[in-house]
Amino acid sequence: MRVRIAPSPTGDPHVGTAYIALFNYAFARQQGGKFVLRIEDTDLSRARTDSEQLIFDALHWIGLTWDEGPDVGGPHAPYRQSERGDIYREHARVLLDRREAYRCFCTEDRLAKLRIQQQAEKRPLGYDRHCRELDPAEAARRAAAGEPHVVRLGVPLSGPFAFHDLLRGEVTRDAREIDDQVLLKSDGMPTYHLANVVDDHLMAISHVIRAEEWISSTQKHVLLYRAFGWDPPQFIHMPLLRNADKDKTKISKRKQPVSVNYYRDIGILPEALLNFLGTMGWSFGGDREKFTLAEMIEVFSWDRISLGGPVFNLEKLTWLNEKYLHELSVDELADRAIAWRLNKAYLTSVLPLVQKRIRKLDELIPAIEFLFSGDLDYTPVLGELVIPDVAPADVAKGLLAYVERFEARVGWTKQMLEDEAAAWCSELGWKTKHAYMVLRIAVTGRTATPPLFETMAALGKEITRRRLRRTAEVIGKAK
RNA sequence: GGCCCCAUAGUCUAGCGGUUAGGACGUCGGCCUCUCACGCCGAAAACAAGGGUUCAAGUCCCUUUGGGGUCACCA
Repeated sequence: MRVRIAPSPTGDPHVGTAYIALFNYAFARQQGGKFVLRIEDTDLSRARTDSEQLIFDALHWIGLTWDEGPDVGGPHAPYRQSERGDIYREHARVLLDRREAYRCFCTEDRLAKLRIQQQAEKRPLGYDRHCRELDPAEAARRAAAGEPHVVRLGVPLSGPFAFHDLLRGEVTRDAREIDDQVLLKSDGMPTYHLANVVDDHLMAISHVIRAEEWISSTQKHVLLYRAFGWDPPQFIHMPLLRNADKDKTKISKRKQPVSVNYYRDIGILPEALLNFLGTMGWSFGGDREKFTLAEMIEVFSWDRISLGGPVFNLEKLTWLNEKYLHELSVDELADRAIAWRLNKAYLTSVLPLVQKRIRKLDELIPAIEFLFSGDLDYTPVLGELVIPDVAPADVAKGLLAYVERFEARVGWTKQMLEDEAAAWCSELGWKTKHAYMVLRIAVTGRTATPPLFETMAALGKEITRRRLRRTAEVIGKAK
């Protein structure tokens, strides 16, 4: 029995990744199987090198370990899809030879126009199989001549296709709703669908435990297994974590913090986060809500899953965290606090910001208090959160625009933050004097602070993002 | 919009044909107490609607409604 978690290294380590990893891990450990970590970095334009390490660290932080993976190796290495390009190309070739797949020379432009036309005519969206009947020999010739193309799966034209989900039973889609999925992109890299199926088979994955959002592509995957002549694994689609506000859409950073590091930075204990994720869609049994990973593994079973999408509720996480915190010995609590931020390394990084601003040591803690606080209270400074001649709603929007800016950048440095802020200001036509004050208040809750960008750097991306978003909300509501 | 998944309090959930529908977070009261917090006690709060099946339905079936996901050379 083998399972895997297959995150894509495109940003911050996501709680959804931790969530799915937990269930894969618990199941594997209980069954005495193997838990594999595979990095799905086939999108060269989006994959980020720093993100992979962040994922390793986040998973380790909450207490999960894997038996095979890019960092620890294993019998099915490499575990990084970007290093397996030849494997996918070989497999695409097999499908081409079997006429299960075909080369497609349609341009992005034609595809875009097709989509617009389909939308206008209210027809179902999807590839129109324009290249499907091209003569394979001719297509091979064009490809050999260097003409850009992709490889598509030749989906059978008729018949219902079903797969069996352990939690949901048969899930069926009709052939006409499934278009000819791209398997190999024009850059020679596979799409998720190809890489995923090939790797799961080659890595002998027996149970694919992933989020519900994959249900509608699973029939395509089953078709792929069939085209290769392979047996598909058991599929288990977990419910999606949801945002806490009204809409209950799948959890997203636009709505609430999704980075594991955010929860770490606000002082959530890893065992509490893990425990909390274990109560999302799964119940321990009895009235137990607080349990360890080991206990969860012991009693784990799929029939205790409930399929309604659970809302990730920070209040309840905090309550659970409180339980863990209170049970610590004072000695352990001290260690946890030190591991968090009360350590020399962190102090050394922030002390230069305030050294010249204090006269006695008793002024130190008050001067840097906002570096150790959670959400700030903006009520006393509400009147300062303004930019002359700019509507509050636009100030709020502007704040979010700044977030988008640093979101798009790799790394987290004073220089980057300052560069982006400057560009942001000139784009909006705001005076830095006013705009930076709003940023300052958002990030610190006060008007007199250490230098803004150093402060943001010290605060960290997760908390900075959170505070800017909250300020935007506060401004939006205030008017 | 097409297709798919889902549906017990505001939120997380128990329930797997017969229960006064249980627990937890949050909320509100009270007790404890030098304050606050913890802790303890208590309260309000749910089976989306309508049809079936059955002696009996939150539990099974259908329809409706509602929510979500997905429709990329992203995963």
